[in-house]
Amino acid sequence: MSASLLENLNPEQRAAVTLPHESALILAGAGSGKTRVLTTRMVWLIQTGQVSPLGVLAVTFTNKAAKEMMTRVSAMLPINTRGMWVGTFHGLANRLLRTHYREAGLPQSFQILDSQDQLSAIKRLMKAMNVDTEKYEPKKVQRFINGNKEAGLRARDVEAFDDYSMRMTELYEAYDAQCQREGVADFPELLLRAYELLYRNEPLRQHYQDRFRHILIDEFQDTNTLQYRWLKLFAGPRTALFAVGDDDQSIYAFRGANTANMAEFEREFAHGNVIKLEQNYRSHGNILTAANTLISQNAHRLGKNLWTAEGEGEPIRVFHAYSDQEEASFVVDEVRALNREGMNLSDMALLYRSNAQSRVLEHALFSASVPYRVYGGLRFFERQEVKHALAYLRLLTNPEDDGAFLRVVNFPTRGIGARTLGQLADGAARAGTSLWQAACTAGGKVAGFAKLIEDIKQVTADLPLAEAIDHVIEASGLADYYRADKEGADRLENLNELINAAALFAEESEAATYDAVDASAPAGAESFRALDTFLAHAALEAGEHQAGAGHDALQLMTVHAAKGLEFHAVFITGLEEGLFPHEQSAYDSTRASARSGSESFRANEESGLEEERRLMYVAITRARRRLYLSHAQSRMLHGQTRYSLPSRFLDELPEQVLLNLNRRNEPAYSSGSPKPAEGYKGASGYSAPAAPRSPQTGNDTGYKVGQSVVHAKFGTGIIIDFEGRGADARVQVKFRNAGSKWLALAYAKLAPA
DNA sequence: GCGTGACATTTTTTT
DNA sequence: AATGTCACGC
Repeated sequence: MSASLLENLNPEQRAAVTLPHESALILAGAGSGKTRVLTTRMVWLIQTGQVSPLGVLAVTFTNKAAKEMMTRVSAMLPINTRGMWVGTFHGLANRLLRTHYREAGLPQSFQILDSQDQLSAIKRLMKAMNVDTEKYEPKKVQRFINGNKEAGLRARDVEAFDDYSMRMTELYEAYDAQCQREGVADFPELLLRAYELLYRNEPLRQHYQDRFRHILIDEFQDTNTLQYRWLKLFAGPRTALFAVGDDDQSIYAFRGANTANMAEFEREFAHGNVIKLEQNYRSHGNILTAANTLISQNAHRLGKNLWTAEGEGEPIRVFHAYSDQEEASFVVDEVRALNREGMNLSDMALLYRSNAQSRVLEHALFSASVPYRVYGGLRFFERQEVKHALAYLRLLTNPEDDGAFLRVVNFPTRGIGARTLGQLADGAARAGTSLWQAACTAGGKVAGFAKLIEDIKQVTADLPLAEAIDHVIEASGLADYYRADKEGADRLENLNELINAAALFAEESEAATYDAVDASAPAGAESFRALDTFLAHAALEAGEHQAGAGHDALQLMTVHAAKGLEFHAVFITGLEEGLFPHEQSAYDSTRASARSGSESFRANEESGLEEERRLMYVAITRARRRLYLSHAQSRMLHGQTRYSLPSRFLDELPEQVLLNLNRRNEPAYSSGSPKPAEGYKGASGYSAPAAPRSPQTGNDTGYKVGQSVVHAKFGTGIIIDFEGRGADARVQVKFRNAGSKWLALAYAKLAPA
């Protein structure tokens, strides 16, 4: 049995899969079969009888990855995999907290706040506390709270050293108290609570530590401090941790991922038990060479070099555009050409650094009638109409939830305005009760609302989930509201979709109910209630972007969203200084512990740039056969034209693998000649317009906006503004390494680049 | 209580 | 360009 399981693995993969019962770190490069190794090891462990399915804990970051893992394992293992603990950190934490809600100090039907909910809860709190939101921005408060929770720190553990951080800490404390009162938990709270639960409760900890003999972690480089501690707590003396990750693909430091965890893990657990998976099965040679060369310029790496048995393949095509529009039309031409030659649109991806860049591309694609699909953006369960419906449901199951109350008390409008609510809030605060309780004793329109909710509660008590939700949507007036709105058709449809989702969910969990009541859990576990489970599901799995799947369409997404995916052809667009690497990435990367010493500032800047470089590395390694890199000299951003220099990352690639599409008649290679491209040819006839179109008009100096220049002292830069004439003429130049400067042409030593 | 217009704001994102 | 927030007036 297990022989065939291991048959198609290379020696390193096989070694990783069949490691003995010890902790190990698997450094798995892009396209090296990471998920395969992880799932095969799970199957191998179970199949060889080393562990029962219940003794395995497998953790991922996304629901998608968790599902993928389950699918693969089920395909290889004929047994029931239901009782296995495979899921996201948050999903598993939620499962733990629902099972042991009493020990965790939570109400049975505690609700989960998503980031939006959390932010409004913070705003509400700050309003009640009369905090100046100019000085303490709610978003920063949110980052402060989450940053600390992710570092495992409660408010009392935070070291506040000045007025500002002391105030922030007070807010943190008050916010947690508010959440506790209302029976809600934000995302990091799930992790921290679960952590504290096991930390403080020894019998429980013993139970889980005994149970989980093998813990497998995917994308280990993305773990934050709390998640790492969480894993350490779950791992008993007899538990083996199997961590798979790639430090070069760590692109989430900006939201708390701690890159040092990998090195730490190696020291604490793996003890030199490290296996590197360096053979790449995805990309052709030139693409890998580019990726390797680029990433080698990062200073702090664990070290790893990908190689492939495939040939070099095609050169990497570089296109220089004068404007974002020209870049877009270049992409459209190439995409259509490849498509004509037989490549599916869904095998091609358009990548960009930030979502705002998709606009121009979408416009060009739309005009050319190229079907496309944009990933990212608003998720299903985050749409306002869906959130309204969910808030009604939350209020039904957990009346203490003031956030839910406020969301729906006057939506659709019932004539309950700010004034009334202010009085209600005062009353509630005085009596020390929730808004709902205060509403129950109120008169007037508020009483009407209370009656409405009570009625809904009565009717839905014995209804199946989907019917209950249907009733809520009708009785609350949401349906009528959107029916009356001439632009409400989509929203109505989404509400219908919510009912469908609930029906589907009920169906699926019916099958799983038997397993959900965890037979091996210690006493105290209770079966979950359908509505609560559905609401948790809605919060934890915000839902894949609806519709559009199934058709052959070009894939548009940010580089972040592309992680873990692969395509035949990849276009990386907007390779400009300031955009990619993003200008804001160098600063502000540490939030909770912001110090101002110049040394750590420098370090931040450096690590910011390194993360951008890793991002570029991820982008490049998405491509199997063909890779396009493009940049535009001018770009509309936030309604203004910006001029930028080509990204430094372009300079960091080895010239011999690049093919410059703008100068196709000149030798594109400094040495050697490219192998003739195999397979797809693309829009080989493409050539750039003859002359740059500059929006700026005549001056007598020979310089114009958008032009690249070289300064004796400041280096290369691009002219972004111009004023004066003749001897008074001055230009503003944005230098790559020296910021922006106004220079008088009469004096400055400028030369065209 | 509710609609309107001025005003700012704008990386990346999962849970 | 587009979207959300907020103060203001009806």
